Amino acid sequence: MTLMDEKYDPKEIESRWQKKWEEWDLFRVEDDPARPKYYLLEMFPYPSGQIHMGHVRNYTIGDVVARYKRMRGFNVLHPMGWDAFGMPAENAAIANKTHPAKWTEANIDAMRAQLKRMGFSYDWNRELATCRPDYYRWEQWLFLKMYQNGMAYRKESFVNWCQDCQTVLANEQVEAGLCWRCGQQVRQKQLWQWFFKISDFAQDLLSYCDKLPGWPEKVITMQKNWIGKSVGAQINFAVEAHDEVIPVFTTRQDTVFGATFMCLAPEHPMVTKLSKGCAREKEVLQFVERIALQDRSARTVENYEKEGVFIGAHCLNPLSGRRIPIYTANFALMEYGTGAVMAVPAHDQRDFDFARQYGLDIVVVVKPDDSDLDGATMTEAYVGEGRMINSGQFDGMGNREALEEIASYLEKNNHGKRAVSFRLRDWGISRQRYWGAPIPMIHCEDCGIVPVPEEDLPVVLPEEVEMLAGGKSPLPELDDFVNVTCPQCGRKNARRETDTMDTFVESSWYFERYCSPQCNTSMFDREAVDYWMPVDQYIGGVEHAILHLLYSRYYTRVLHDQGLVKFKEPFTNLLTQGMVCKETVMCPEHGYLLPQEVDSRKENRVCSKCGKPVTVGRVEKMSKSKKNVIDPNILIDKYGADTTRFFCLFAAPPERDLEWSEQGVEGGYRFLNRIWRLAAGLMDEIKDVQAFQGHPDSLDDTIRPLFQKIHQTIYKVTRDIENRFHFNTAISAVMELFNTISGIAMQRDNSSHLAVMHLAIESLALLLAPIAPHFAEELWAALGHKSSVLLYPWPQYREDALEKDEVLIVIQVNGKLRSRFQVATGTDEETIKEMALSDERIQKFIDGQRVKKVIALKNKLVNIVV
RNA sequence: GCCCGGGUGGCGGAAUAGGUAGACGCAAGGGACUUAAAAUCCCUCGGUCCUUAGUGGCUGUGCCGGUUCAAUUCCGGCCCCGGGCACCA
Repeated sequence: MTLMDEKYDPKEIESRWQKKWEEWDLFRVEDDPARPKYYLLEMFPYPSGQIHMGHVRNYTIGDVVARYKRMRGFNVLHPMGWDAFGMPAENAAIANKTHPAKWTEANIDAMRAQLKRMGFSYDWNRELATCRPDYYRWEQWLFLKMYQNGMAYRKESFVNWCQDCQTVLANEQVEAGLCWRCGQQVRQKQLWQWFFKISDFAQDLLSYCDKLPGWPEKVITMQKNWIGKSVGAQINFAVEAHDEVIPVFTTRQDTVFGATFMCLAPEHPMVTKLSKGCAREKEVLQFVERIALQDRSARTVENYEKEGVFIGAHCLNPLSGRRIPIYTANFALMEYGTGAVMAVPAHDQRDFDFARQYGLDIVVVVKPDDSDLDGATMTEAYVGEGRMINSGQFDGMGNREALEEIASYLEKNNHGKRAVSFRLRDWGISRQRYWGAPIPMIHCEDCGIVPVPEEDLPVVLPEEVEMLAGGKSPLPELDDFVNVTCPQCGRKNARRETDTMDTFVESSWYFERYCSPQCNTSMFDREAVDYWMPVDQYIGGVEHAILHLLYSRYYTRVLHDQGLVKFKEPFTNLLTQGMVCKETVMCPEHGYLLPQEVDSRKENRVCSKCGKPVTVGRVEKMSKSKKNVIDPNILIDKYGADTTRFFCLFAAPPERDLEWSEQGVEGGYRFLNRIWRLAAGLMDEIKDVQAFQGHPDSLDDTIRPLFQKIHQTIYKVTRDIENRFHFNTAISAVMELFNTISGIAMQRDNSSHLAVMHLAIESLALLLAPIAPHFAEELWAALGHKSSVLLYPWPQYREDALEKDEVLIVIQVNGKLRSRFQVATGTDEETIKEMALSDERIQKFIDGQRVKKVIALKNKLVNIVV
């Protein structure tokens, strides 16, 4: 092997090793039931054309774990692919007059090259792209299965419509009334749509939240909130003079005696039915129309004014017997509960506001212990606990108790039943877009909806299309695509479904597909999935805490119910990494500036275009629009992939946000250089010496501390990576080891010194192998090894080297540090107690005072209480 | 409003079965090398006080209390920052 160059040249080293890895096919993985598997997965990217620092961080973290686990002897599956359907491809295609497929494939090529430059250890043989028919045909296949058992269904409903994206959005994809992708206001539109019945699994998804100990608490909480289980009762209200019963859902059946009116969602079928012929029918219908078409966002903003219209009918409170008016109100939602609310103004703020506005009765039925309430004078609803009043036989009971008692009473007397309600709605998966997986359905005038026969799959997305300006899907206009013969009755003019699937469907099973990506007889090879799944460690951004992660959990249950997989939860452990942030810089004339557009040579930073002083804004998530982005390419050119990786790992623990610092990157680069120079300077002498393998006792006092430090470092780095992925502290441990190495007064003619030094450099190479892999390979090769460092087992620490010969004992007086001394490790408490009490520096603190108590801890401290 | 996180030097961050607060790095200051600069190497670096500059005193982990021989760590109350949910009956 060649000796090391004087100079650390990352560019040369990195491309050389990347070529070698490829030649060796080092990252290829095979199923091997004889070996323990480890499935490490990072969230696959959308092929936008460029990887950004968020990807770099995410994939660096994953790569460290993959390489580490591999050195620990696991058979590691570490795949990469492309979440390749979606709107940006269509927009780009329209803007650049290309085709989404071409644009996407070109981006994939560019990004694959970038990822390779980072030195990530992916098994590229398993690469997949969700936009290819060999992938989505299986999604269509499962769709047919889901249709068969009612898991996929079509219904007409009001849906979230984004005008800019020209498509509908699932509830999960609407954030504060805005489109999750483009930020445009979402409107309500009535459409026929395909849905997945995720609500069937609401309880199961919720229950299993507590069976995911490897997930961050935060994500679990968010999912629980999203599923939103409420326990209460359904109560039936008979309508006066009609043969109708309106059921309501409530969590506060204890307040049923206080229900003085009822509110129906505007979309509730009873609204038009009961108002028919009444004096205010016209007013009711106008109201319904106005509210139904209103933005959902407008309906959910704070302080939104409550309004409603009396629909001209009454119903009977089954418990109080009271005759109560029925309103339709804007705050009642058709999709929740039964779409009907029993309004108890005394104990619900919303109902209270409504009652005050329309002059409705407020009857107090729960009395707080320390005061009296009067419906006529109260200023806000009382939602706390108390004693039941005005509630017939339940008077005097605690309201918590009444909750149970009234529920039982309802069931016994046939007025209702205990019930639960979930906030989670079914997943609307129809998208009126071109660049997605076609939904394999056919509309026939005679037969209705007819599934595409299995043998006709895949329904290939036609590529010979003209993209339409404005983002409208060209599919409905494509006669070749749309016009089909009905597979059921043979009728000629059936029409193919032109909606495509939400891209979150593709990302709900790609991790199974990676197990056997070339499988062309089913979604995946059963044996391969049984071997690899579930994913042992999943890593990605917290922004998918609900969307992707909930959909994937659901889809896995669907696969489970189809008997396709043995497990219900796809991801055993989840790490949500923090964002990559940087300060924003703004020029008064040119707005936000890219980092390279800022001239920082002078005292005050100025705009490089106009020379005006810039304003430095707050540290925010890197984003193109704010221009506070660092281009990974520039970074790799300047410092190399290893330094880039190094900084991403060192600057912060993975779950926390990372603040970008150019100087921090420099620091990492300097550190690698320091190791390089030290190793290069020693290589001649240590190369042909065996790494020290003897007992530490045989070492002299000069070199033994280094030997111990090596093992302490192995111990610390192993623990930090294994237990909590805290690479920042693992790296500081390696830095400490380096500092020790460079501080040792080694004798170059002492063979045991050289042997320990060989061990030290070897350890640096091994410990850095997951973190700075090219650098480590180079060191490793210089030490005389012929194969990859990745094939060498992770170093083991010696227990007997962890203990130091001497430990520092701290002496406190009344808990304050007063002195310290060295003592042989393991010296018993009595001895150190005596040593502490006789310590001369301690004398002045205890002199003349009574020693009340002395606490001594072996190898730690003595605390003297006076 | 409700539910999660999180507040530690000039900065990023260490240290939790309670036991030396500030590891490691960055920045800053001083010095060495150099004709000079860069690079590199060495030293100092929470605040404060000292007629004893010390293995010195006091103080210090958002604020106020408590438990304890001992609290960044545990308990109670409050303040601030970040995130999620929010007319869900």
